[in-house]
Amino acid sequence: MAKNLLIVESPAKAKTIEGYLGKDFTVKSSYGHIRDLVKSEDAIDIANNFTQKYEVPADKKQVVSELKKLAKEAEMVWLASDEDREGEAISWHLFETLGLKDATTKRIVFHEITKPAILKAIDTPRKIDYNLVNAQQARRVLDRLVGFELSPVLWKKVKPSLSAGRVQSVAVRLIVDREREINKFKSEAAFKIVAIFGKGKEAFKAELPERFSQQEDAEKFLTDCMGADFDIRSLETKPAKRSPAAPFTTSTLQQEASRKLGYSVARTMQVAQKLYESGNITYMRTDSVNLSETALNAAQQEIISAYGEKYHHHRKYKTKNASAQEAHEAIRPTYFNNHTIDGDSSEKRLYELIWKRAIASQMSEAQFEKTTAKISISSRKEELTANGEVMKFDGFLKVYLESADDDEEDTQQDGENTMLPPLTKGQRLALQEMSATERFSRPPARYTEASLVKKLEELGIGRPSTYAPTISTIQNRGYVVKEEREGKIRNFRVLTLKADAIVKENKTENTGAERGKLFPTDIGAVVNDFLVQYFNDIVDFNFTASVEKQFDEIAQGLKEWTAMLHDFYNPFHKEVQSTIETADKATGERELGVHPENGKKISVRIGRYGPFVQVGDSATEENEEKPLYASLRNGQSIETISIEEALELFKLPKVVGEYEGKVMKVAIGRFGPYISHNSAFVSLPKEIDPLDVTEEQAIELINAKRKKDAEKLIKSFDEDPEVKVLNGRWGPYIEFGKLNVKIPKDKDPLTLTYEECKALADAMPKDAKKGRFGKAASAKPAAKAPAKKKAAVKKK
DNA sequence: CAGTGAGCGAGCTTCCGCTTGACTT
Repeated sequence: MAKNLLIVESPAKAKTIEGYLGKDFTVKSSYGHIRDLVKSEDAIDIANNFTQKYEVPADKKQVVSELKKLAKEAEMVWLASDEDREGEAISWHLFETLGLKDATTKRIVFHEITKPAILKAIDTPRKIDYNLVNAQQARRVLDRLVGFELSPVLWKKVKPSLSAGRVQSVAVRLIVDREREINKFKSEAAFKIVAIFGKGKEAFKAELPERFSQQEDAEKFLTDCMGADFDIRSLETKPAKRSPAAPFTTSTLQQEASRKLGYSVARTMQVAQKLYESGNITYMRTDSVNLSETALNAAQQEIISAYGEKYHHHRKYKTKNASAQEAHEAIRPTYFNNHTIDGDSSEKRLYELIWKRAIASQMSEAQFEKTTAKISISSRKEELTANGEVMKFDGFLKVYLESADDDEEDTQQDGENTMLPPLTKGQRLALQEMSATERFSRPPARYTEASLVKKLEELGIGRPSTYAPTISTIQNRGYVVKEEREGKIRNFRVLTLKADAIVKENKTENTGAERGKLFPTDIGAVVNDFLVQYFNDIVDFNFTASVEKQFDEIAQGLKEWTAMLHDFYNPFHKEVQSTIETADKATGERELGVHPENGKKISVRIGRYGPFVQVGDSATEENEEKPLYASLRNGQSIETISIEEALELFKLPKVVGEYEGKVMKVAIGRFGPYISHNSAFVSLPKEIDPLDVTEEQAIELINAKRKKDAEKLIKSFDEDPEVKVLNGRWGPYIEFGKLNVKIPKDKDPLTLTYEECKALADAMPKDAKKGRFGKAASAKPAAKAPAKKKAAVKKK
């Protein structure tokens, strides 16, 4: 029996540490927090100084009972959870829950998993820091109060099951605000002048720093340049250098993996988790850019042996992030001499990225020589500028170049990383060609998952462990969608001066196409506006920063945590109550105008089934005539839809023809356009416009769907045509009307009888939700509930 | 899923931060 029990948060960490400490230590993991506030209303006793009621969640019971047993047998228990607010609280919860004794418990901390760091920590134990624990409690309680008081307001005033919180609501706000900036943005056109001098390999580009907003001015410029003399008026060469970026934190890893590998933040974290568990990288949820001494030495050795002494440069990075808690190292390879690892291709690619970034961070800077030539024009007072860059020493660029968000590519592309031919001052240049191209100013870029994480981190909102879940939450709630959207064709003008003649052309480009960007939904916008109107303090971008400051004061013992909560809660709760009493239901209603033919009012708003258009006033006692309704389509928004687009929607559903004696209709459902025929449904491929589906096309699609379904079919039964055995993505299953039942591994799908299928279906838990109106829906409970489940999973 | 947009109205939803597996139609 080991004399010492040491508890850390992560099992992978436990394994490593156990190796360092030998027989006297048993090292176990708590798997993060072991207790949480109960889910019920009485979790926090506000009247009694915010006393909390904690419980061990079901999935942690086993961990806790094992730790309890080991703690009893050990002579000394070492609480080694992370050194930050949450880690301190974990230690405290362990102390309380395991029933530990002061005399036989020690609290230790380390920031890196290396043998010397652990041994040093064991030599310098301390007690649990209750100030830090209190700061965590304040954080936890505040988040619960905000989330569990605000969400129900939304259920009443907007829609059931919605949510609001300190972190997610700001994330949604960022996206809604950005979308409105983009909608508001007025693009301005201006002509950009580019000249090409010289021929063949000696050719180079020069630009006019100014742009012309009028075509006449641009044309005049080109005309003036016809036959003019171009001389190099000045030539300046300056050394320049570039330094490597710091090694990865969670947030920068997510950004780079998104830009370079196209991973979603969730994917990045899944792959990183695997790399961590297989011992290839250090911990992946960190806000620190720090590397341990051991790591710095290993990196140095690797760089010198692989690239030579002059490529190494010892660097220490400091976090720029005020809210960083730095309980871990930066993300780095465990062994720098492993340039690659075993694993699937996504693991290999992410590892390579991490390895390069960490190695590069300890390498010399890259050196350049930047040349700027100013070119005078005999007929004009403006000057053209040509930029060239020559790399003198590659340094860290030998292994790694950080990429940038695609914000400002337009202006940067030309002149970057280009070489100029040998030039001398006063040299006369031969103009090849000069063009004036109409360019448009660009609206701010929409957020990607990763750039949203970056922004949240800058605002100090959220933590490395919550970035990915937050992004998922706002999508699961339907506040935000990650989508591909088609761009629009735009015309632009190009004037080209060549061989003393000016050619005018009209060209087209595709603009505004987006892939994998975050768009607010109407419900997201309505919820956001509601929160901004009634709870501006909470969704303020500085709210987290200001409460964080107070948590820090609590952690330093300068402030009493319950006093802080009282100060926050009293006015907040009053606001909640008055909002419940006075606020109207939020529907985002907007009047578009009147119908051009019948003069009826056209308005849009969100309803139970999402955003829709209404034509005509709602029916009342005087007004018997019912209004017409139509749902908005994907990508349309009540904020931006026009009358024309709204009226288009009433052209569907539409009968497109007949097949086998039954009509075929095209309509738009929750998952997009579809054809219905004889109670069967076929989704319409994206490239077909639902408004002009032909009878032939429809028949073809119905037959294609039938063929595909037939391929999936393993067997059917005479007893009930509704029951089928099918081959699904995860193996065979039984379709029982609308209920899907997995076939257990011990049953052969080919020999299943009808009775066996029925028995399997009956064995399905019937706990699923009842219909909305009890009685009416209870006629077919099995059909409704799983159908809903299916939809929820698909959305993921 | 699927042409609705109300309303009888039980009992449910929900937060943020620590951690991994279990599970997926």
